[in-house]
Amino acid sequence: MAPRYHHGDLRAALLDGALEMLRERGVEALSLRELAREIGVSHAAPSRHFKDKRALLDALALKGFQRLSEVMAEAIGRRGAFSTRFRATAAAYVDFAVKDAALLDVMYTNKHAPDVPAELLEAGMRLGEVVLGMIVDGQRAGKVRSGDPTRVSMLILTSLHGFASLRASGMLPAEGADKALDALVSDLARAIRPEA
Amino acid sequence: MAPRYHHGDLRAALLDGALEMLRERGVEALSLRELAREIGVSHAAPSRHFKDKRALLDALALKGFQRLSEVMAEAIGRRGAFSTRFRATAAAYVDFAVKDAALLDVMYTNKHAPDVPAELLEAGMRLGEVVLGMIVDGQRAGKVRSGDPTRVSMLILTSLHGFASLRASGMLPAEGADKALDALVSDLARAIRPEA
DNA sequence: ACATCATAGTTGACGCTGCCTACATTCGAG
DNA sequence: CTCGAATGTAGGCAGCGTCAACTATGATGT
Repeated sequence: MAPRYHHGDLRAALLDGALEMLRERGVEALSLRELAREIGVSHAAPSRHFKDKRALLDALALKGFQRLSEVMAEAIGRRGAFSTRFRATAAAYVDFAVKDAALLDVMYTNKHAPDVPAELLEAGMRLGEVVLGMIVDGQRAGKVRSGDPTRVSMLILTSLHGFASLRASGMLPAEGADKALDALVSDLARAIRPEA
Repeated sequence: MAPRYHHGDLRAALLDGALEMLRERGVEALSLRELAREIGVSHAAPSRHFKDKRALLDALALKGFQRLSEVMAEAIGRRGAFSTRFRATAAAYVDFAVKDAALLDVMYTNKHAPDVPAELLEAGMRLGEVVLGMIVDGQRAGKVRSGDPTRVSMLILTSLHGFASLRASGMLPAEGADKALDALVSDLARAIRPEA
């Protein structure tokens, strides 16, 4: 394919390339210029699509939240026992965190800036809502104790995010991680099940 | 004080200055050259004490883990009811995360590199041991159900870290955060208390 | 079919960064 | 008092993000 003046979809190419660099060498090594070089455009071309490096990272984070929400929603939306779907949802989060550790960082790191784009915050909230939905679902099925579902979901969300985050950071060793997650999930299930 | 050729304790000055910059403008804005400028030393001087920018961040992370471990150990080591000390320990973690959000990031972000210094990993482990100690303590007092304490502490640690991390990232709004933490702590206490 | 014009790309420059090498000063041990 | 190690300085290098000025492309309205 002869190099054309107009790339066609540079924006998408940038996002794809950036994600790959993120995966392979971490956020520190992500350079707009190198990215442009690899795609085969000039070093200033990216600025037409992302005014800033930060803007690119934000877009990446947004896509990350969307993908994570999707896989978790898919897991909880399957058919089967609540406990099975619960476990699958937790595994989906942890999977994401391990495979895209650097992206997870970007998703949660960009936040404490004063100028966080609203869509990013919303995307994060929507992730919370997926977990909340799971709890409401479990309550309807009688598998989760009744009461304020947002409060119950807080317990689940924090623990899930904490496990995923610790796992992503290398704090929790890979070996035995599966068993540890199983144990955690069953402890959580126990913690939120209805009173006998 | 006249500027001397030898600073006296440049290493400590660098760590202090870096922490301040981290607090005020985040890790992205931390520059070795600016740091040196502020301290009043040449731009290459820091390299005598930290071979790398990464080395400086690692040292900062190490100090962070130590301080965090200390404040949490202090909180759980107080006298009083287990539930009170438990709550105080959780609050200590969250407090640290909110006040030093950027540092928390550095502590947990530097980890997925292949060349993480062993001391850093150890420091992280020691933090886990503080929580573990709390659980063992609670078990002895009959406030925590018996069984593998590391498993119980996993539930606490993940949830605490998750809450702190979400709080630091701005994902959990500041308003109502105290009540949310109270609710979480009491849910956790309920989850790990002995069977009736 | 063609002028027009916003869109999407290029080139070149600026200041900043981390890092390296070579050199200078100071301190402390013998 | 001397001499080596520790600590600091000076200068240079390549890479970075960003900006301004310029250029090619392709869609649109007549």
